[in-house]
Amino acid sequence: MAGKPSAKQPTSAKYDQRRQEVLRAAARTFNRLGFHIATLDDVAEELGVTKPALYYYAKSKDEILFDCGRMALDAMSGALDKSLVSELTGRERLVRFFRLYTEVICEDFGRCLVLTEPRDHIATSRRKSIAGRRNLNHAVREMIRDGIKDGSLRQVDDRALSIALFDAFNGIGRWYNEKGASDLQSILDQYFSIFLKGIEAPDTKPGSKR
Amino acid sequence: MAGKPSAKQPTSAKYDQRRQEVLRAAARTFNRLGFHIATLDDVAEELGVTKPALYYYAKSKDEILFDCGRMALDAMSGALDKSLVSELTGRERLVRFFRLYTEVICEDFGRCLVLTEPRDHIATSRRKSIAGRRNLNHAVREMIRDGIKDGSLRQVDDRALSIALFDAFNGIGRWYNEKGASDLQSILDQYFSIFLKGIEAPDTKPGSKR
DNA sequence: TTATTTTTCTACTGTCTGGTAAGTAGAATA
DNA sequence: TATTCTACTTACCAGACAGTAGAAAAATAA
Repeated sequence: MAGKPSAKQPTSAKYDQRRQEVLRAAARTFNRLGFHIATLDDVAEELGVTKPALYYYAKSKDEILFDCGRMALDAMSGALDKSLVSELTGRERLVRFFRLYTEVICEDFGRCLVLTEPRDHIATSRRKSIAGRRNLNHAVREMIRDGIKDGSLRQVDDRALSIALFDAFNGIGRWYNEKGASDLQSILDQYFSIFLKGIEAPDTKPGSKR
Repeated sequence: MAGKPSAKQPTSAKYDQRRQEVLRAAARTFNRLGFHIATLDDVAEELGVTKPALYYYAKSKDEILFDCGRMALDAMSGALDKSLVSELTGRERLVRFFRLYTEVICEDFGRCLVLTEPRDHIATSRRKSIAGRRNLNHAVREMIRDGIKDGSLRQVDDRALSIALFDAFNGIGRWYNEKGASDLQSILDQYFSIFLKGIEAPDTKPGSKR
């Protein structure tokens, strides 16, 4: 009977740690191959064990995906907490958040969340995943409205801006490769330059078609 | 022997038209359920036939996905052609392109391309898909460089900007729903306002923390 | 050392799904 | 009317893969 704990049982620290390794191996495999293409044999191989060993730490492929997503959402929540510093302007909070957020989505679990669609999750997992993302979205929209109020941001639609920001920065998680040429911080600098200052030439007079 | 044409045979106009219907039904089904989750039975049901009927018009699920992607890339190429008007500034060309591009990715085939990762395609299809996207990316980067030269855009990194734009506008294809509240044109206006003018308050003096 | 528990393995099953074989109703053609 | 082609259908197969049963190692405790 004492076969599979999976979030019950004494769950020793050692067991929990091993479970983390399982989840991380799964996230990496899902990210490399895609969730639906990756098999649990692939995941097991990544970890150097055989498939049934995984079932000692999780009770289904869906549960594994769910827990990877939960790890990511937790990290994102952490990023949000670190950004909600009342001394900062809305704009500064926004910038700080997306810096931390992008670091999250460039790691195994964050990338896993970004690379899976809500429809890849089973119903209950999907709801939590969507709820988590919506929380972040609302928090960001509030930062934006605060920024408009405190004068650090110009008048913009907070809904459109929030989505545009998330989509643009999520994109980084899809293509960014740590072994690539450019480092993450300079990419972020360029993105913030684009979003904050815009791309239109500043000396362009309204109506001048040149 | 004369069973399955599939890009050979006399291919009457009637056959071609029916094939388009098959592809469109497939694209809609893939978009609704996700490519890997959607079965060919789902596609057949969407069209009101049985699965083997699909094999009269295509020889594999992968081929169907590939042709959906090809339809999308053709439409995107068309959008590019319509944007390369030499009388316009680089900035105007860029805006025009992404207006047309977004319309493409909000339709069945375009959305299908955006919602599938390169890894979902088989090798040969993947190469063409990647090549097609790279062409667009290079064309957009050239527009950006032209815009900088002609003074309609400020100095920005064309590589970063191109990716940020594609990621942000691709995102629209993921969440935009024709039956939703906001219409596409006003969303586009907000996006261009964000990207062109930026979101930083204009009167902010350098260093002023308020 | 022996007993017990934890962790992983070998061998297997059930189901799902892409794809095929073979046949058929109806339209077109001779 | 007889024949052939078009556009499907029903019935099926083979392979892949999530998940399971139970044995076997490892590790830990007694």
